[in-house]
This record gives sequence, structure tokens and C-alpha cells, in this order.
Amino acid sequence: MSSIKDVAKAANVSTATVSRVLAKHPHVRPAVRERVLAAVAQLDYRPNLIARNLRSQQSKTLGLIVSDIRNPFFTAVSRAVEDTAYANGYNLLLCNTDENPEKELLYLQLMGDEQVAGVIFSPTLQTLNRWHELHLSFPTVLIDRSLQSGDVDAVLLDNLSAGSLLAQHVLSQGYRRIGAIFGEASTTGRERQRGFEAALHDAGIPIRPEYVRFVRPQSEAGYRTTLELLALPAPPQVILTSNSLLTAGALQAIREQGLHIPAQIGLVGFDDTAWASLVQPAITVLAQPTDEIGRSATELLLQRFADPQRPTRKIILQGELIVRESSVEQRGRT
Amino acid sequence: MSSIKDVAKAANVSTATVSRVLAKHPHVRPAVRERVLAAVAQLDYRPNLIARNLRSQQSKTLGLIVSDIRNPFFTAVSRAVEDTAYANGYNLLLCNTDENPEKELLYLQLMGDEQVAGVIFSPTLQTLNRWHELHLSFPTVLIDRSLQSGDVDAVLLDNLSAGSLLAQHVLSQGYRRIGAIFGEASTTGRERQRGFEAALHDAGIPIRPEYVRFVRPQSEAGYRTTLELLALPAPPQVILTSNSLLTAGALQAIREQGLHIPAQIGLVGFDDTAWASLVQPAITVLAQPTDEIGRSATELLLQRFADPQRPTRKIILQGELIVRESSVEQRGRT
DNA sequence: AAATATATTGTAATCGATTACATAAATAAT
DNA sequence: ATTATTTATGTAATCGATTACAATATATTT
Repeated sequence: MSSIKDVAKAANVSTATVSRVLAKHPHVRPAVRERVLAAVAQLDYRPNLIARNLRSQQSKTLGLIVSDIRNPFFTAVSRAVEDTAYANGYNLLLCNTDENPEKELLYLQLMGDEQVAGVIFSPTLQTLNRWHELHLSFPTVLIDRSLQSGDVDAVLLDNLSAGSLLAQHVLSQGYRRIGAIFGEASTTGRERQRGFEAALHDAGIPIRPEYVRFVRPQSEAGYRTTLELLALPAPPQVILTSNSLLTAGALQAIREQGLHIPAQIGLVGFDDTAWASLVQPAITVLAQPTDEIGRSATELLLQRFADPQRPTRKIILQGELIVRESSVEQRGRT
Repeated sequence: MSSIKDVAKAANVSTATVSRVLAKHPHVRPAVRERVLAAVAQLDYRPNLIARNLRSQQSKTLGLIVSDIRNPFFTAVSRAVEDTAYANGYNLLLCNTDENPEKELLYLQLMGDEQVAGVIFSPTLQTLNRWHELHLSFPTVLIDRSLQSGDVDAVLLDNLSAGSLLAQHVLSQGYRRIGAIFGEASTTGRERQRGFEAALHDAGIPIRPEYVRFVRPQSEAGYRTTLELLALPAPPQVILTSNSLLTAGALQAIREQGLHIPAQIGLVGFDDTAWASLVQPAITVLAQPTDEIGRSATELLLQRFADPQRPTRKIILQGELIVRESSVEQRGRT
């Protein structure tokens, strides 16, 4: 590994001159520039980024902190984040927190220690509530979840509308007894629930508390809760889930109970995963614009680097309702 | 941000002493240690990892270079890699190459520039062929794909056995006209094919070239190729695919043709994705031990750090055949 | 008590790149 | 031709932590 000193020696100039050539400063004689470039090529010199970072007090690394990269939503977002990051000369440090506030704090601290330029983060409610005690040394863009108060950059789905849209859809299909399973770990579930209930309210449908559940956003919980809902004296005619893991669990439970979708029970969920259109019947979903979420979040962060003073911004993106067979026409039912 | 100098000043000692206290060196008077620790706590001092890395000439970062994190195999592996990395005090830099050899070279170079401690890499055939020209400055563990010659650490599936196992399974189910779609980008597809053909050969079944295809390992190619296979004068009775994206495409094509699985056409594939057991009929798959692959690869890398001289090692893991409904009993067919 | 060993702490070099400042050389202006 | 500018390059400080070496203080041995 050759250093800038080796290049300087080989080109018979000072390290300062080498640095200037590489940084494309003006005021270097063409002849000298050529000598330096030749030495660089000759030695196959590559600047040491660690040294550069130390001196410049900033790195070209972004952090991405999500609960679990295996959640298809985060998988898709992370890919978009990486693409955008690399396109702008940044690399990506990845962390999984499992919705564990302690891990979140640990990783945020790590990001500080690593001197990342900034972080894209999907926090739990707990960490969100302590946000102002944290005093992070780097800018952050929240995704998927956010504070009520608008003092952090964020890219979010319009969860209220999304919840409403899904609810309106099942209502329009004639379903009246509507079960719903939301994630409990984040603000997202709550907001989707509010949209959901608003739609029911607007349609004059009473909300039955026993139909609305908040659980850990995992397949297993979706499975268990669906069985509970189906075991009610008057089970729901359709089940709405607020993330794809819950949907998978619900689907499994419905299958095990031998119920036919959508004739005996409807099913709708969030996130257009690979399998939502592969299962039969295909699942109606509220698709999130994952690519745009990842890209916008990264761009927001880059803009924040460019102007630390500018007012925070919340980007609210709309979901897209993709109607499939799992929630078809049910008019005439009770 | 306070530096070690600030701590030294606050504790009225030299920076060397602060460093010693933090590194838990012996030979520091308890009283001084306390003073330093108090100053550290007081100032909320955290060592600057960049400076530490520069001085120690090594970082605590691993690189993970895969073709696309959205491929469920890599998603699962990456999670295991992260867990193991973090458990050992390392963080993870993530790159997606899209099977593009230029991107691979670029990212390998980046890893060098970032002075990562090591890299876990799933390379294309092209890059593998040029491996010895590369002269990487860091140790590497290959996953999923490898060189014939055993001079790089690697963690691999026993692809030959896996291919055989799947082929034997469909043979045992009475299928005789067997179509197969393999990925073309890597050695993996070739090996699975060799296992596949060996099993057919052992069973005395002739191999029909028109049934065996090599394509880009993507859903779209799986779809197109399946349509081609189904359009043959004597279409295969079962289709074997060598990764989950191909399986998804094949499934879609079969569905579109209105064919019944497994009565009219069987389907088997690789990787036990979330959806393989959710679709109906559930898909028979050769499951890869993704957790173990990720963990082993990371551990292999850590062992390499500990002993750069030790001979390279190839860890060959066995896949598990999970028989589901997509490939049931077909005895009596022609 | 002197000599020797051990414990404790500080000074300063080091990692590799960047850059403020100084200096020298070349050019332009008077 | 002399002075003022501009251009080109080098010297050395800097980023923050680690550590070889030196220096001093304390303890142990004889």
C-alpha cells in the first residue's frame, strides 16, 4: 500500500503538490501534474479514506437503521437507499434493531463513533419519545415512522389516507364486520388505525373494539390474532393487516381454518410483496412506494448536509391501492 | 464533540494516560484512573474511531457484496452476517452489484479504500476468472459461488448434491420429462445442473437439451423460459428452477397457462422463501441454510484475521429438501 | 543506605491526507 | 528596471488516538 509520501517521492514533489493535483486544484504546472499522475499510476496509489476522513472531519458513509432487513418493506427501501447513496458517492452501513430500543441507542451511538455523515432511521415509539434527549451529532432522516412535532426530516406514507383507502375499499365491497390487526411498535400502526376508523365512521359503521388488535408486527402474531378473531361469536367478514408479516400470518391461519378467500373471509394488507400477487387468490394490498421512500430519504439527507440550517421537511407519499381477488364484491352479505 | 485532549485536560493528565485507562492497561494508579473515568463521564467522551483506525491501520468494518439484497437468499444471508459481525464488534458495509462485473470491481476497490477488515462476496463468473489479477488488500470469503481451485476461503452449498436431490425427488414422484432452468451468471447454476444431470443419468433417463436452459437469474427470465418450455411439442411434466426468482416467474407462467400444479405440471425450486409455503399448492424446495451460511462466512473471515497464514478452507453445507404439494406422486404418467 | 527493580506518567512520533501560510519564481504594470 | 501581481511549490500544523521511549517516583533487595 503506497501512501501520498511515496507518490511525492516518486514524482519528486511535496505531498502538498500531490494532494493538489489529485484534488484538481489550479496552479499546478502541467509538467508537474503529469509527473504526479504518472507516479500515481505507476504506484497504483489510492488515497487512504480514513486519513482523509480524519482530516476533513467527515466521512462519506451513511447509516441505515431498520428493525429487520428481512421485512420486505425494508429490503426494498434499503436497496433504493443504497442506489441513491452510491450514486452520490456515499456508502451504506447497515444495522438491524429488531424493534429493540436498546439496540437502537447502541447503533445510534455506533453511528456517532463511526462519524457517519448521516443516518436514515426507522425508530420505535420509545426511541422517538426520547428523541430530544439524544443529542445526535449527525443529521437524521426518519422513515416509516415519525414524531408528531415536525422537527426532524422524515419520509412517510400517508398512513391516515392509506388506512382509509383500504377500509373504504372493503366497505365498497360490501364487507361490514371488519377485523383489523395493527403493529404496536410504531406510530405507523396507530395512524393506519385512525384512518381505518375514520372511514368506518364516515360510512356510519360502528367500530367494534373486539375486532381491532395491536400486536407485535410479526407473522406469528398475525397468525395467532387471526385465529382469535375467527373464533369470535360473530367473526369478521374481512381482515385488514397493517404489514406484510401480519398478512402472511393471517393468510396461514385462514388456510388452516379451511376458510375460502374471499367467499368466507376477505383479506387485505399493506406492502406489495413478491408473494402478494403469487398466492391464490392474490391479495389486495396498499402498496407503498418503497423505491421513492428510499430515494427521497437519501436525498433529504444529502440536502440537509448541503444546508444544515434549512427548515425540516416531512415528505408524505401516497400509497397505491392494488385491488386483487382477496377482497372482491361481497354485496348482499350480512 | 470532546476529544482525548479535553479529557486529559479535565483530568489533569496526559493523553497517553487517558488512552491507557481506556485501553485497560495496568500500571495506572487507581486515583488517576478514577479521575480520568470521571472526566470521561463528565464530558461524555467517546473515542473517535476514525482516528483509532488510522493509527491502528485497520477498521472494524466488514464489507458484504451481493448481487441484489432483494433476492431472498441474500436478504437472509445478510441478516445472519450482520448479527455475527456485530456480535464480534464489526459493522457492515453493504453493496449491490446487480451481477455487473464492473460494479463488482468498483466496490472491491471501494472496500480497499475504506480499509475494511475483510469482505464477504458473491461474485460473478467473470470476476471469479480474474480473481488472481485483483491483488486485494483484504481477506475475502466467497459465498454461494467459488473458484474451482481452492485458494480462497468460501462457504458454499453442496450444489451438486442439491441438484441431484431435487432431481431424484421428482424422479421418485414419477416425473420423466423434466425441464430445468438454471442461472447463467454464476458457477452455482452449472453445478446444480451437473447434479441434476447426474441424477437423471443414474436413473437411466436421457437428458433432453431442449429441456435445459440457462438464463439470467431473474423472475422475468423464469417466466419467459417457462412459457417456452410449455410450448414445446412434448412439454416437460415438471420444471426445476435454480433460484427463487426463477421459481416465481415459472409459477406465474404456469398460472397464466391455466395449468394445474401438480396434476398437469410439477414445480420445484431452490430457497425456502416466505411465499414458497404460502402459495397453493405449496412449493417443494431445496432449502439453503441461509443463517448458517451467513454465520459461517463471517466466522471464517474472523478466523482469517486471527491467522492470515492458515490454509484456505471451503465450508460445504448441505441443503434440505422440503417436499410440499407442488411435486406430488405422478406414478403412472407417461 | 545504596543498588536494583518496578510502577507510573509524560513527551513526542506516528498513522495519511489536507491546507494555511511562507516563499520563490514568473509575469505584468509603471 | 523596479515594483506589484500572480502563479507555483514547499513547510509544517492539523485531525484524534496510540504507543515507543524517556523520565521520574516508589518499592524491593542486599
